[in-house]
Amino acid sequence: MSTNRSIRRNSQQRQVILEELQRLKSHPTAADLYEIVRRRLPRISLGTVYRNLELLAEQGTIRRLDAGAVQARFDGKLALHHHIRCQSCGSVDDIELPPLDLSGFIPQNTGGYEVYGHRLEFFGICPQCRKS
Amino acid sequence: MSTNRSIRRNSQQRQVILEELQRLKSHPTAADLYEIVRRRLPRISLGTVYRNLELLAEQGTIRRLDAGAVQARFDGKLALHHHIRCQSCGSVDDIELPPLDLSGFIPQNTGGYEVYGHRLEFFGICPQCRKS
DNA sequence: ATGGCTGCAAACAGTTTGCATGCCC
DNA sequence: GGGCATGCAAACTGTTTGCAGCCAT
Repeated sequence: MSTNRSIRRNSQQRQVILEELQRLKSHPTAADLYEIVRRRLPRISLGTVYRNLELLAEQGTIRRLDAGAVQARFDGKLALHHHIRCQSCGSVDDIELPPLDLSGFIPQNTGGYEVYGHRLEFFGICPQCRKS
Repeated sequence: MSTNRSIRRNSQQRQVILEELQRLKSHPTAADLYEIVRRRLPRISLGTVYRNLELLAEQGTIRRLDAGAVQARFDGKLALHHHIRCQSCGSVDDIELPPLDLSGFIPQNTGGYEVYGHRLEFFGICPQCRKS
């Protein structure tokens, strides 16, 4: 969430990490990517992969999925409702939506998946964090 | 993901955890709930909270948010698209959707949040896991 | 030459698990 | 009384970070 204002250098490592991620059609974890990048840069460290993924996501060059889901959260309310997550502090609240029927949007090509359901989640900045 | 087939007992701890979670309108982490439950059961352990939340979610009594998001995953493709996650192995793939305009579904009551966007994610079982 | 970046390893945070004991059925 | 569940602590997994040296600018 912190913005790095320093001037960026174009390191070998960062370039290769980005190249390999963009080449893939999958959505690798940092460890996956580490193994792949290691074939080209055998001395790279996992820490460097993490640092660069963080940096690239921050500047918008790549996307991090599951953003902000550092800890598991639990909901005692089973009735259908949606959530909004604060990108700054990670808190989660219920959100009111107009009646929303996504059943017409069942995916056409599931890539062989058996689809059980979906989750629609919003993200933004919560009242507390907006103040600062 | 494993299914526990043994007969369930109705422990004090499990009851209190469920009661407190259902009473809350928020979406606490395991640690949050541990602190709350501890006020009624001072000798409860964090491990017990985790075990029971897992168990309650498995039997469908509560919901776990961010299910299966154990590791961060990264995407080199910035163009708008949606994902499907395998509930069994955690893998993530792109999914094809018909044109989907959610702009009409901007939340009415955001609870003071400044809304930046949303994420629509599907979940199911991937081809590999379906075989087993 | 400067200072951002790296490799390495230790530290951290969240979660899981092994074990002896406790307690619900 | 039997065996699921607990408390405790250690182990694990994923991620972050401090540091000394390296390398792009």
